[in-house]
Parts: sequence; structure tokens; C-alpha cells
Amino acid sequence: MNDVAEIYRRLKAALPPHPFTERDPYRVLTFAMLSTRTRDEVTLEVAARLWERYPDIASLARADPEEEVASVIRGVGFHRQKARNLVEAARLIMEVHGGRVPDNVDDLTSLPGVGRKVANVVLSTAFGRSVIAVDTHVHRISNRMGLVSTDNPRETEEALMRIVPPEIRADFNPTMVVFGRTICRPTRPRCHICPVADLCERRL
DNA sequence: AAAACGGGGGC
DNA sequence: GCCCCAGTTTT
Repeated sequence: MNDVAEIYRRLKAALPPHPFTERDPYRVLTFAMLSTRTRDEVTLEVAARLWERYPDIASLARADPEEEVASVIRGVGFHRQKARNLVEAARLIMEVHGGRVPDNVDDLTSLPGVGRKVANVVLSTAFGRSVIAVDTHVHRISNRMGLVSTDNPRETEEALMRIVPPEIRADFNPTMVVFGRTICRPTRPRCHICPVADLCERRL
């Protein structure tokens, strides 16, 4: 068992699960798009309103982004821009992808508001692909613990793909998000209660 | 490589 | 009042 598998095992045993449990591609995609630069508790409330008002891609594609959607998703950051992106992405999925959320990184990142991180969240969470979504938590923690050493998130992803076992990759991001929010925080990390402090290069 | 987008919550 | 947050896009 290498270090990453041991770190993952201990964190899963010690931490609560990530609150997002949806697997439907539409819900995974819209949640991931809403979550950009927004805390997940806020995103969960906003996403629930979005799904109630627009239960599927077709209904979202018919919506008016400025008048309707922007008001429904108020609360998340960049909500006006996200409203436009959500509706335009839904329309592209209807017109170009046969109404199904794409299951490859190129088609996903061709959607407005979808970058590599969101694409990898969709691929791993909705489609079970063995990919790692690198966000600020994964990037910070991986470097802080000495698993990788780079300022470039894309290089972090490539390095992690070499050291994270395939069966762990899809759940790596949500595990690190919970870890990063509660213990391995950006500032004032709580190393005194960290389950993997003995494996960390920068424990306090 | 850096700036812009941006409302909400913690401290 | 200041800083950070499940990033993406444009310059």
C-alpha cells in the first residue's frame, strides 16, 4: 500500500462523506457549474431550487437566462454569468449532443462555463471514470503533503494520475474537499487533529 | 501570466 | 472591513 492509498483510507475512516451524493449527469453538471468559487453549502441550496424549477436539460434549455434562471440561482457567485452559461450549455446539449450530457472531456469543455475541473467532476461522479478533478483543495493539499510539487494544476493532475490508484481517483476530489474544508485548511490548518499528520511533510 | 467575474460567509 | 471560496474566460 503506497502513501496515497493509506492517506485516502484514513481520511475516509475519520471524516464525514461529502454532502453531494447525486449521480445523475444533469445534476452533477449543473451542481459543478454552480459551485465555481462558491461554498458547497450555498451551492446545495441553490442547486435544489434549480432542479425543482428545471428538472432536466430540456426544461433548462427552454428557460430565459436573464429573467428566470439568474433569479433562481441567486446566492452563488457569478450568478448572472452562470445563468447564461447554464442555459447555453443546456441548449448545446439538446442541439449538438442529442439531449445527453457528453461523457468525454473535449465535448464537456466545449460547453460555456465548463473547464477541466468541472469536466473531470462530471466524468468521475456521473460516469464513473477514473479521473481526478483538481480544484484548489486537491492542488493545495497534494503540494502541502509532498505528494506533488508544482504550481500548475494540470501538472498536479498528471502527477496524481501516476501515484493515485485507479479505484481511488474518482473519489479523491470529494474526499480532499471535505478534508480541506475541515482540517487541512488554506490558512491555520488543524494539524493537531489531522489523521494523516505523520505522513505530512509540512505538519505544524 | 495576470486580470476579470461577484455574491456570501467567516473572522 | 477584509479575505477566501468544488474555476473559467479573456486579455
